[in-house]
Amino acid sequence: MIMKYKTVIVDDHPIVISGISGLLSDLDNIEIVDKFESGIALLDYIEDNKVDLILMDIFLPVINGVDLCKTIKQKHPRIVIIGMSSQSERSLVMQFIQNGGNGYILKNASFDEFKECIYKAIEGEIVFSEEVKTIISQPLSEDLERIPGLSRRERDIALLLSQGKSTQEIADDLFLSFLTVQTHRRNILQKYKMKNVAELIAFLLKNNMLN
Amino acid sequence: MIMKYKTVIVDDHPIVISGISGLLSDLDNIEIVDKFESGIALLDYIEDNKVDLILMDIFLPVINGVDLCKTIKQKHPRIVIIGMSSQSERSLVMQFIQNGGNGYILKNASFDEFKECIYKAIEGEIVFSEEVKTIISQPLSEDLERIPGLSRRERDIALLLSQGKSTQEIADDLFLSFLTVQTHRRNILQKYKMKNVAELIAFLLKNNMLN
DNA sequence: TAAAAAATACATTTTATCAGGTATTGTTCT
DNA sequence: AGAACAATACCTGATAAAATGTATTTTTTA
Repeated sequence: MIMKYKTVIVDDHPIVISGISGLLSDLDNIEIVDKFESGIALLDYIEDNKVDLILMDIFLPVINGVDLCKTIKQKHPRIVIIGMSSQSERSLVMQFIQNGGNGYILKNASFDEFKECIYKAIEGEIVFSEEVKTIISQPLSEDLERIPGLSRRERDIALLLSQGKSTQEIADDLFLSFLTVQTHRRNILQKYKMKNVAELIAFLLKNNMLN
Repeated sequence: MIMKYKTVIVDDHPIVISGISGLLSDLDNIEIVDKFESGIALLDYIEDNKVDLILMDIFLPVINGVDLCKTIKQKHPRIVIIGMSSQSERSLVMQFIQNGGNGYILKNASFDEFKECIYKAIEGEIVFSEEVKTIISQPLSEDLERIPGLSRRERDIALLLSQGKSTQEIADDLFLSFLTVQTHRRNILQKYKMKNVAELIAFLLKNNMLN
């Protein structure tokens, strides 16, 4: 009897689950043991069942794929995890891999790409579909990248600023001194070389750095 | 012999195409005649072939689904077109329907939802999956809708505000008095009941009212 | 465990914004 | 022709933000 890789699919789109199932049914050493629409359900499942390979969407409700991957890998480092998404950013892919992910595939990949990636991943390689490769190799050249990123506290404050809160209101909301919030505001403005909060909020929203 | 609805799927994700194919194969009066990964290929196809139903992704390369729908409906108003996407905004759905779309389904819809929507659409109804319904029904109930819209001058000023310009700088840029700009600022803030420019910019950007 | 980064806090001066009220001159639509 | 809206402009007082300089504690990471 041949050992088959026990495989689980996690995606909140039923059609995608069905599509991947169809695809994987062609591969004779892969056995789909279950499908989930959320990460929580998956976490429960892997505590009680043997799983070798997980194909997961990155944009999931409740827990996102990047965090989910980290959580799983901490307890079950041997499980091979491949991330998937429709569109992707460089930083997201890198974060996923840093959290132990074994590969990343864009959903517009061809069936052959999918199959090849899955095969290589279970053989121990870190795999990327074609478009992901171009994404992660390109944008380092432009200086558009290398945006420092807000700290958690800074993000909290930026978010409240975007809601029209004043320094005092933010201080009250976060139980901080007025002066502390003032310092954070200044640091954020300086970090991105913004003239005022209006420009800052526009910048953060355009770069999806808020929420 | 039973007449089957000649159906075409357009999606740039092979897995999704496969998933929908699987789903539709359960429906015995639907016949999938072809699948495309771009709108251009579809436009060529429908010139030479009979098509009754099209299921199309809204986010497609080259031509987006909303425009594609419009183009098709102008020449072939009888073809039933259902739009699909992973996430959605109210305005996008409304635009699709205004362009002649016969329905809109979110990809996280269940199989049953999919089937029901397709059946109802070919019977002439305008159909939405559950989550789409909540999206399009929510903001109308609140007074969030009925957004007055900026005048040209107000938009000019809002745009410059989002670029971090001060009242004086804007006045200089537009050859206006400082006091005029001040009045416009106030009017804009009052119109949307915003506390300050930061909140205003966040609001305008989230509602695509700038640019 | 040492260094770096983040979070906290204080004080002051200058400048800008916000909120209030008012008013004239164009446009645009009915 | 008249109403409604848009754009222009002025004044002022209260408040808030921005710029500058400094410093301690906590947390994270190399």
